[in-house]
Formats: sequence, C-alpha cells, structure tokens
Amino acid sequence: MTHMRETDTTLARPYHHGDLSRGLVQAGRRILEREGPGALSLRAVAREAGVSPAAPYHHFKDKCELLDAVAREGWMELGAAVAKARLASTDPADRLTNIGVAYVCFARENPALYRTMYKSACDRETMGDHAKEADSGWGHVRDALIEAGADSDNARELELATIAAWCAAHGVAEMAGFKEFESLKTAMGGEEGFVRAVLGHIGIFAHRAKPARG
Amino acid sequence: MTHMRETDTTLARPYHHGDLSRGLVQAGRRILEREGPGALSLRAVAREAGVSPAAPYHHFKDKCELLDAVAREGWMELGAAVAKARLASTDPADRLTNIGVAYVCFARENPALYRTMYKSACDRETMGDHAKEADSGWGHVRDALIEAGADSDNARELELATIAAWCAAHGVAEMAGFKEFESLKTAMGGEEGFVRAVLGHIGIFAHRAKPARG
DNA sequence: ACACCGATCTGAACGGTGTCAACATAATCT
DNA sequence: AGATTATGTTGACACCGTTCAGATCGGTGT
Repeated sequence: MTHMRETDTTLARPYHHGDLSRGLVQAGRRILEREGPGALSLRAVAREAGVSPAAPYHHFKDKCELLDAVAREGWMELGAAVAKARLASTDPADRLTNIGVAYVCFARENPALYRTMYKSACDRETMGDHAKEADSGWGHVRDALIEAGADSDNARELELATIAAWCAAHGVAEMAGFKEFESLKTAMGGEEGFVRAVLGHIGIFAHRAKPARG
Repeated sequence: MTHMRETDTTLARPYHHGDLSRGLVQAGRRILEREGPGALSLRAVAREAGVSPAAPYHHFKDKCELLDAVAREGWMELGAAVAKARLASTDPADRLTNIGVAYVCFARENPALYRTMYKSACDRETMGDHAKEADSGWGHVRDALIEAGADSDNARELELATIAAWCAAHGVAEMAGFKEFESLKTAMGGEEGFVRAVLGHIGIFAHRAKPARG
C-alpha cells in the first residue's frame, strides 16, 4: 500500500498535475529566460514542471509541438506589443515606424523566446498560423502601410510591401544583437536609438506618405 | 598483431587520413546537402568521413568549431557570388540591387548551408571574422552604397546604411522559403522575380542615386 | 456504493548525441 | 635506432528524444 495518504499536507505534487499543458509551456519559458534556447530540452522542461520525462507526451505529440506552443505564446505577446505601439501615434508614417521598432525591441528584449519563435516557424517553412494571424502583427503592418499611403487596390504590391517590411524587421531583430554594433549602439544612446536609425535607412519604414506621387 | 599489412590493396583507409580537417568539412557539406541541417551531428560527420567519433577532436575543439569551419566556407562562396554579381553591372544602382539579389539567391540555393552559416554567427552573437571580412560581402555592400551616392564622409550613416542593407537581405533570405509565398512566387515567374520585387520594396536596394538631394 | 474506464503519470528501456580519458599507431626529429 | 609528437581508435559517461508496459486517479454509469 504505502497509501500516500499524506496528499493533503504533501499536496505539493498530486499525481495529476491539473493543467500540465499550461504548466509545461510556462516551465519552458522559465528555462528559456534562465538558461537560453540551448537548454530547452524536453526533459529539462518536464523536470522544471516536476513531472517525468514521458509525461509531456500525453499533451504534445512531439518536442516540436511543445516548442510550438511556447512560440505561439510569444507571437501573441509580440502581436500585442505591435498593436500597442501602432496605436501610440496617429500619424501614419510614425505608426509604421513604431511597428518596426516595437517588433525589433520585443525580439531584443526576449532574445531566447524570439529565437524559439522563429525556429519553430523556420523548421516548418511557414510563418505559421499564429504569426500570420491578424492580431500577431502581420495585419497591423498591412493596415499601417495602407494608412501610410500604399495603394490598397493593388493587392499584389500591397502584399509585397508587407512581406518586405516583415522581412526587414526580422532581419534587424536577429542581427541587432551582434557584438560588432555594440560601440555604435552606445554611441547612439542605447539600443532603441540604434534600431530606429537602422530601420530609418530601410526605406519602407521611413516613407513619409506617398513618395511625392509622380 | 593482425598486421593490417594489406594496406596497399585495402588502402581505402590508411590509419592516417592525410587531411582530415578538410575531409570533415567536406563531409559536413555533403551531409548538409543530402539530409539537411538536422542531420549534421559530429558523429555523422565523422562517420561520413570514415573515422571514429573522437577523431575530429584532434582538429576541432568542439562541434561548434567544426560547424564554424563549414560556415566559413559558405561565407567565402557567398562573398564570391556577391562580388561577381556586383561586377556584372556598371550602373551603381543596379550593382546594389544585384548584390541583394545575389545574397538572397545564394541563401535560397543553399538553404541548409545558409542556416548553418547563420546559426554559427548567431550563437556567438557576432557575424564573425569571416562574414565581415571585405571579401565576404560586407565590403561590397558598403562600396556599392558609396557608388550609389551615399555620403562617404559620414562614417556613421554609412555604417548604418550598410547594416540596414545587410539586415534586410538576411531577413528576406530567411523568409523567402516560407510556403505562404509560394503562389505569389509562381505568379511572378519564379523565385528570383519575387526576391527582386521584395527587395525593391525595401527601399535601400532600390535607391536610384541620391534621393533628389534636399 | 461500487465497479469500471479513460485520462494521466511513472519507470525502465532503446538508440542517438557530444565529449573525454586511455591506449594504439604513424610520422618526424635527433 | 630511439624518443617525441601528431593522429587515430576504443570504451565510457551523461544527456537527449521517444516508446511502452504498468501504476494511479477523476469521473461516469448503474
């Protein structure tokens, strides 16, 4: 027997976790922040959540699927940050710039999470259902481009412009952490200034309304 | 004993490989092309090169260092491709565009290699000695920007512009493979057309000389 | 109340990985 | 020749993702 009757006092770990799916995702994020993406193993996540290495398989079919869940959370938060930044101004051109800065800054403030987010997308060669969902940033970029004077009748050009902005922001997000830019960043009064300047050189984020039309 | 005296006929594998460093890097690239980045383990590389799993440690202190060597090769070839594309035109604006297209196309034609190249850079938070070396692309971008009318006296702005172009190209290189763009690509007559169009929307690659100065 | 069932978790195992120490062999220097 | 150094191999360790048989529990039907 050894009844394990002490469940009331020792209730630290009831045999059933209650909401392990959620617990695992949170554990994953904790590991990500504490030890970086390299330490994010399935077993480490299970350990952190206080369950056996096999437990996650009742909630996710794969390690990949678990990481996707972590990534999804990240995309949601990035989307929220972008949305907030966009609405922080009423000037169309500023809105576009703010979106770019918010995107990059989120990635820079959560580098391990962003890496995981992007890896999850890259492995499946798709930006994913989450990343392209309207509330995850994509829709905001497109709308902001329209507000800033993009031709909303030409669907293809509009999509190309959206892609371009997204790609550029992603590129800056991934490279802004490189050591080569450290001195430049401090010389420009912090990372945000640096990011803003780089994005400013990227044209699509610097458009001031329509380029003189003609 | 069992002298292994048959070395002459069975010379397939003399005890010493001759140039294992090089052999390992080549084996790595073969695996990369055949099975993708996920299969690129130290042991697999050693297996492919026909040596024991511990042999590489006499030439590289780490798995990471081996991958760095593979990445270095990739950066060299990318640099050559960029240089060639740049010199394919005499018009400054075309040169800049060609550089961007060449960069992205190289990454798209060698996706596994490019991933490895970039991971090696990203893990160390530096674009590395190789990637920033003049003959690996960076210098070409900077020079092309000057040719295209950038103010070569303002070192900071010039560097920012170079960073911007590099980031944007990298972003496109990584995202151009996403499935979401497949239909758009075919509708535009292939991937290169798509890439060219996206880069065109990014601005810095579409500068036609100085922007009207003033 | 009780038996049962399905969902959840554990334990032990398999093959794969990066890395290292101990040993074997080959090339080189004196 | 003998000694030294460079380059391999073998075997071990800890960790990883994954699977499977069995333990445990929450709920449902009677």
